[in-house]
Amino acid sequence: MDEQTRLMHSHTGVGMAGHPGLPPHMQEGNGGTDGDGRKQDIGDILQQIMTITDQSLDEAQARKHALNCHRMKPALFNVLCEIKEKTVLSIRGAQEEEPPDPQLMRLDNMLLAEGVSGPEKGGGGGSAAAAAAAAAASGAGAAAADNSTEHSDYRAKLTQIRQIYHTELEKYEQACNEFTTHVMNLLREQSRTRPISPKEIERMVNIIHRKFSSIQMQLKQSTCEAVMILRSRFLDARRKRRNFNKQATEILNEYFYSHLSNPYPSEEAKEELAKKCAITVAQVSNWFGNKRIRYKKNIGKFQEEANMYAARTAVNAANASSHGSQANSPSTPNSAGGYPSPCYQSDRRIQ
DNA sequence: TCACATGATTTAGC
DNA sequence: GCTAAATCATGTGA
Repeated sequence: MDEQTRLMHSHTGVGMAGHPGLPPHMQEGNGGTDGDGRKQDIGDILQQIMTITDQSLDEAQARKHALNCHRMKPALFNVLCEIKEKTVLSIRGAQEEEPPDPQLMRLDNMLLAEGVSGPEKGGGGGSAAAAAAAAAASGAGAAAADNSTEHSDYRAKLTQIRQIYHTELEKYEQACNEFTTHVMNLLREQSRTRPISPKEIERMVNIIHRKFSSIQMQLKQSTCEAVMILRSRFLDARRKRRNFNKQATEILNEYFYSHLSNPYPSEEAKEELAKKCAITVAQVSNWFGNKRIRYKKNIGKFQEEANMYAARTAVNAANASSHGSQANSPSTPNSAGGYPSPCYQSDRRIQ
């Protein structure tokens, strides 16, 4: 039996001899043989380890030093190594790399897209998505000023969210690093009295990081929710719908009813109408799209409106001819007197 | 509060 | 890319 095995047996034999709960005769060496002496030594060391945390810091430091210098320390260390070897075998394989969490990836992507995480973008922290939404929502001339005010509000709130997110993230990272360093120091300290491999320290660090990343995920989730609420509050174009002013509606209707045979304004006409109505070309297109479909669905309902605009167009035309000019209008009346027309004569007409 | 009006969005076809 | 058609969501007036 070699020294290590003997020690192992000694350890198992008196394994709990150093336990405070054991009878005194097991803890006191009864002298005589060399083996009994060693039993007592190991029992002493174990006893000291078991009670070390009950002592004051100075006392504990002194004890620790005494333990480290104890003549039996290398032998005990070997025994612990052997036990450790067996234990490690049973837990090996439980530390494979985990694939990245898909939910975390989604949250990261969203925060990046919204400009909350990642490098701060120009224009006060606004995101590409926000810019697109802002561009889509802008345009209604009368509401343009409101839009710019509200978008700056949006950017300010997004910046606020971004700042809170980064502050919290920094706090978590700092706490994580502090805790990791603390645990690593403890483990390194303990590695003087019990066998701890660098791999085990690394594993422990990974466990700590996983715990902290689950906390971080909650932070990311909350941030995403806040951004979604902000977006729907400020940038959902439908929420921003404002009826066009009366003048704009009249200009559009005038064009529509005077082009009833072909109510499809060209790009130039759309631009001119947009300019006149102080709205965007896209809004002009929307308006004509809606108007065509609604007119077609219910011609009867629009009859009166059509007559009114026909009369107005006729008056305008008469005035224009009396002044020898018909310019200054995107409209080219083609239905004077022939109102209302439920069908169109062009190739593209409402059936 | 409700029904209707209306501007915007989505989807599908060409 | 433009349009029709359907749909959504908000504005408005009784």
